[in-house]
Amino acid sequence: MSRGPASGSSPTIPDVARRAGVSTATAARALGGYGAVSAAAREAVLAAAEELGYRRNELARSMITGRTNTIGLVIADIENPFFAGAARGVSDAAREAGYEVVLTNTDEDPDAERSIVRVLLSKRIDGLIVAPTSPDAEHLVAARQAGCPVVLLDRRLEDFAVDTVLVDNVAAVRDVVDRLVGAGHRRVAMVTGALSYEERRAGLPGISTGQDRVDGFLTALADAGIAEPTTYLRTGAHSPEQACALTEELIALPDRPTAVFASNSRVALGVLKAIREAGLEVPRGISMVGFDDADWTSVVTPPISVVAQPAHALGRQAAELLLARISGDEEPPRLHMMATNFLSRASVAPPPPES
Amino acid sequence: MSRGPASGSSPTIPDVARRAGVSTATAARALGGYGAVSAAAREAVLAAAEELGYRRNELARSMITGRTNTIGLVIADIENPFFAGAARGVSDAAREAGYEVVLTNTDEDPDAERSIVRVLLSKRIDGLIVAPTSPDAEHLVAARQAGCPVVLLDRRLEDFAVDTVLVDNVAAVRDVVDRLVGAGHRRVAMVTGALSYEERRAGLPGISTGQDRVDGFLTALADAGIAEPTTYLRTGAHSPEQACALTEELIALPDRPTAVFASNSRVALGVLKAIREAGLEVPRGISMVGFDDADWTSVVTPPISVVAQPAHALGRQAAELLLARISGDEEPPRLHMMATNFLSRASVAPPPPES
DNA sequence: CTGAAAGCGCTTACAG
DNA sequence: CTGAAAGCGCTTACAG
Repeated sequence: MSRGPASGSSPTIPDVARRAGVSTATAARALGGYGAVSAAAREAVLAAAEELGYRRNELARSMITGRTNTIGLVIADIENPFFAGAARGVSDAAREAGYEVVLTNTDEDPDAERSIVRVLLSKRIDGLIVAPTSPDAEHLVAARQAGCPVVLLDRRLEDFAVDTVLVDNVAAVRDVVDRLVGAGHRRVAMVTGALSYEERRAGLPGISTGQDRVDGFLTALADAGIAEPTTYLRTGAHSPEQACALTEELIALPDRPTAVFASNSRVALGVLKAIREAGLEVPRGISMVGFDDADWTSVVTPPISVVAQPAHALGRQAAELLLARISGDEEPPRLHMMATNFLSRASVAPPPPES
Repeated sequence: MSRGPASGSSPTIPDVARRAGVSTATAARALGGYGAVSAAAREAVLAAAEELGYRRNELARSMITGRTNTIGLVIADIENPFFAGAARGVSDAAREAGYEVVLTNTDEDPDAERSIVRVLLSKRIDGLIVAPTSPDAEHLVAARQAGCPVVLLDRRLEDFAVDTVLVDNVAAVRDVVDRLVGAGHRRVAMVTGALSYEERRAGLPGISTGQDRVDGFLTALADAGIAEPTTYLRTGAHSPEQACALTEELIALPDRPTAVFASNSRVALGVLKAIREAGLEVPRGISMVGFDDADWTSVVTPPISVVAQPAHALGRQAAELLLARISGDEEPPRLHMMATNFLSRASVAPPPPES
C-alpha cells in the first residue's frame, strides 16, 4: 500500500495523486471537477481521496482563483430581532447560491466596524453587506476600490452610492402619525435612538434610518397643523432602559402625550414598561405604536400595533444584489425600497376624554 | 517614482519591497513585525506600504502558518435570544484574544450542520464552538481528528467527550417544579420542543438540553408524589405557534393544569398567547414559569417568572476554553456547568380555589 | 541586519 | 486525456 501523508497534517492533492497513481494535475482535475479526466482516472482519484479523507484546502484554492465564495455581513446589533431576521434572509439567499456568509456584529461602534471590515477584506471575502453604524464611509469606499462590492442594508450613506436595501422610513412613520392624528391625537410623542436636531446640526454622526423616522414624524405632525412637533420628541434611546426612562419623563409632563410611537422594537419594550409602571392602561389611558413586528408585540395585552418591516426579504434582496455585483453586474447603483406593513392591533384608541 | 502594482489587483509584498528598495524578505519582516530589520529599512517599508495601500493577504499567510485566527461558531437558532446572547459572549472573548468569529446558523437541521462544519474546516478555522442539533457526532469527531479543537455549547453529546459549557438543566427545572408544588400545584404542565418518551425509546435523535429539562420535570413531580407526571407533558413545540396549539390542548382538558412551565422563551411566548386567548388570567387563573430571561418577559403583565441562563457568560466561557485548546491545552475535557438564576416575578400564585 | 530561494496546497496554461 | 512546471502571496530557514 502506498504511504499516506505525514500523520497529523491533512492529506493534500499530491498525497491523493500518489495513491491513485496519477499526476497531481490529473488528481486536481478529478477532485475539482474541471478539465478533462478519463473515467478510470477519476474513479481512482476519488477512491484514493475517500480512503485518505481528503478535504480540499479552500485557502489554497482561493489564493489561485481569487474568490472565496464567502460574503461578509456586518450588522449593528445582533440582539435586535430585525437584524436577526435580515441575517437569516442573507444567509438563505447566499447559501442557495453556494456562498457562505460570515456574520459579524459591530454593536453600533464605528471603530469596531472599521476593524471588522479590514479583517474581512484581508480574508478576501467576495463581497460585503453592511448596516453602517456611522455616516463615515471611508473604509467602505476603500473596500470597493479594492474590488470588493458593497451593499448597504437598512441604512443609506449620503457619501457612498451603492445598492442599498431598506424601507421607506419617512413614509412608514408618516403613516403612523396620520393614523394617530386620525384617531384624534394631538399630543403625539416619539421615542427613538436617533440624534436630536441639535446634535445633527452640531455635526454628530447619525444614521439615515433614525433620521428618516424622525423626519417622517415631524413633517406629518406639522402637516396636521400641530404647532410644536418636537415637544414630545425624545432622542437618544439606545436601549430598552433608556427608552423606559425617556418615557417616564414624557408621562410626568403636565400635558403628557396621549400617544407614543416607538422607533424600534427594543425601544417599544422600554416604552411599554414605563407605561405599565406608571399604571396607565393601553390604549384607554395612552395609545402606542411600535416599529418592527417583534414576536412579543402580538402576545402582550393589548397586542401592540406596529409597522412591520420585511426583514427576511430585505436581507435576501441585499444578498441577491451583492451576488449580482460579484457576478459582474455593472448597472448604476440603486436604492431599493421595500414596502412596510402597518399591523393594526389593539394599542391605539382615541385620546382619553379628560385630555 | 517606482511603478506600482498592476492596477486592479491589490499591492503585494514584492510591490512594497520594490518601492522601498529592499528585498521581499526584508519587507515581509518589517510588515509582519518579526525577525530583525533595521530601523531605516522598517521605515522605508512602512512608508511604501502606506503609499501603496498595502493590505496583507491573510489567505496566503494562513497557508504558511497553518492558522487563520478565526473560530467557527455554529448555533442552532439565531432568532432565539439565548443564542444571540451566547454569540455575543463568544465574540467578545474571541476578539479580545485577537480572533475573529464566523457565526453560522443551522436552523436545527443536522444536514445543514454537517455541511457548515465541512465548509468551516475547508477554510481552516482554528477551532469550533457548536450547539449540536442532533446526537450524531461523526462530523465533529472528524473535525477533531483533523486537528480542529471543538467545544460544545448548551448541549452535551454522549458520544463525544469534549469541553462542554451549559447549565444544570435538570436541577434548574427541578427547582421550578419544587416552587410550583410548594405553591400548592399538583397539575403541573410542561410545554417543550424536546422529544416525547416514545420518540426517545424509538431512537429518534434528541438534544440533551431538552431531555434534561424533561427529566428534571418528571423526576421532581414523581418526588412530590404526583402519580402520573407525564399527564401534562407536551412535547414537540418547535415554534411559538406549536407551543400555542399545545397549550390550547392543555387548557381544553377537563382537569386542566393549574400551572405551565415553558422550556424556553419562544415556547413561553406561545404558552402565554394561548393563555391570553383562552381568557385566563395569570397568575390567578393559571400560573406560568419560563426558561430564559427574554427581554419581553419582564414587560408583560404580569411579569413572568423565569429561569435565567447566563447566556453571555456561557458563550465567553466556551470561547475561552476553545482558545486554551488552540494554544495547546491538553487537559482531559470537562463539563462546565454554570449556575442558573430563578427570577421570581409575578406569574406564580396558588392554584385557583375551585380546582 | 539582509537577501536568494524554497515551499505552503492548490490551479492552470502549455505541450504532448 | 495526461503530466511537468509555473505561479498565487506569503513565511522562513539558510547563508552571508
